Amino acid sequence: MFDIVDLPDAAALARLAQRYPQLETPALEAWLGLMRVSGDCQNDLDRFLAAHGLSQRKFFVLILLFRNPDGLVISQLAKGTGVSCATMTGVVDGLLRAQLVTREPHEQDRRAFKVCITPAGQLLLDQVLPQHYRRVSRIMACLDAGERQQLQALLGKISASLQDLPSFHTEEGEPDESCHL
Amino acid sequence: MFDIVDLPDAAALARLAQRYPQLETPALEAWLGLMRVSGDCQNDLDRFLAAHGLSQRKFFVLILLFRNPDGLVISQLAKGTGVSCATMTGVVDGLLRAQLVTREPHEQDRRAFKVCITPAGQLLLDQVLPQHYRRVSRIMACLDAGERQQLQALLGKISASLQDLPSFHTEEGEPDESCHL
DNA sequence: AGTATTTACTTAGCCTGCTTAATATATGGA
DNA sequence: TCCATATATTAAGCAGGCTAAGTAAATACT
Repeated sequence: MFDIVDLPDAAALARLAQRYPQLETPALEAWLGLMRVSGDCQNDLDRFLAAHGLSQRKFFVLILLFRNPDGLVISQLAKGTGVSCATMTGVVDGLLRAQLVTREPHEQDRRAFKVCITPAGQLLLDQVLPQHYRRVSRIMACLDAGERQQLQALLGKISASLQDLPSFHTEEGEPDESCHL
Repeated sequence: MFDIVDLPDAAALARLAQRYPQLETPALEAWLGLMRVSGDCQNDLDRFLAAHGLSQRKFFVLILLFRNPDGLVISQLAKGTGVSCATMTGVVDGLLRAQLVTREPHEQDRRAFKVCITPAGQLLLDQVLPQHYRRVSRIMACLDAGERQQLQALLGKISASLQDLPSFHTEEGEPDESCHL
């Protein structure tokens, strides 16, 4: 979570820029703004989901299962939410305990398990999603249609820019062995 | 971290909107776009910092200490990065182990400890921040000055909108005892 | 058919990072 | 002086992530 509360003011930025000439103030300000706002959105979402006993991960899994009523195997859920299979096993365990999903042997592939949402899970979504969507609508109500399109266009550019950057592990060598904290 | 990889396509959105009439497609798309891009930025940052043995939290603490060369007490660091004192004690412990900060009794207030950045910590910042700022600049290079201003304006509106919303715990009652996962 | 490789998943052990509650100590005001 | 408040630490516990190793099944290759 990006929740640095105490963002640098103009004076602090100037001091940093003096020591670090690589700092381009407008670029950093835009980046900080993006991180700050999205961090606030995340915190809002986390609090909301926690009130229903859900984490973001569990929530996303339920939605993926809603979108795929025939069920998904663990590896698909792992890929779909960006974690390892080992982690997804744990997430599914939690959802099983809460009886929000079922896990059954796969008919074709006996290595795999098919995970499906239960009626109880569906009921929870029916409770959570309307509130969630209302909340999202309220948050975004501050922008008119044109501004939303603007935002989407800007975000699209940033997203493309991110993908063009060398992903970090592909970049230069050792992660500084001397500093092994 | 918001890293749902498998965002709904138009068809899936339509299906969701049919079941949940509260879903306003453009609002949700804007929200998803924001979360997606910021999540990617966060992942990028995390990978970068991990290569230097830092977490976001530790990184922010070091920056706060850089901005306050006279040192800060634990509670100030906790407030500045949005965690409890107990958590900050742990974070500072980690930084102490890596010899990036010092912790000394406060002269005036003998309950408190003053945390300062060490030369080694400063050295690490001198190594990390230029790369970080270069990276931020590269990410944001896709936007010209006008677009950055646009983005700032849009983010500002969203931020204000978020603060106007009832914060979640102040909203209605029990967190659904029946579902205690 | 028989063997090797890949894939799917689970398990175990570990770590970070957070929370709450209890405690020790210090401060500042009545 | 006495009490309420503030600061920080500690302990216990939990969520959730990882890797590495192991099992089992499917697939590919002799």
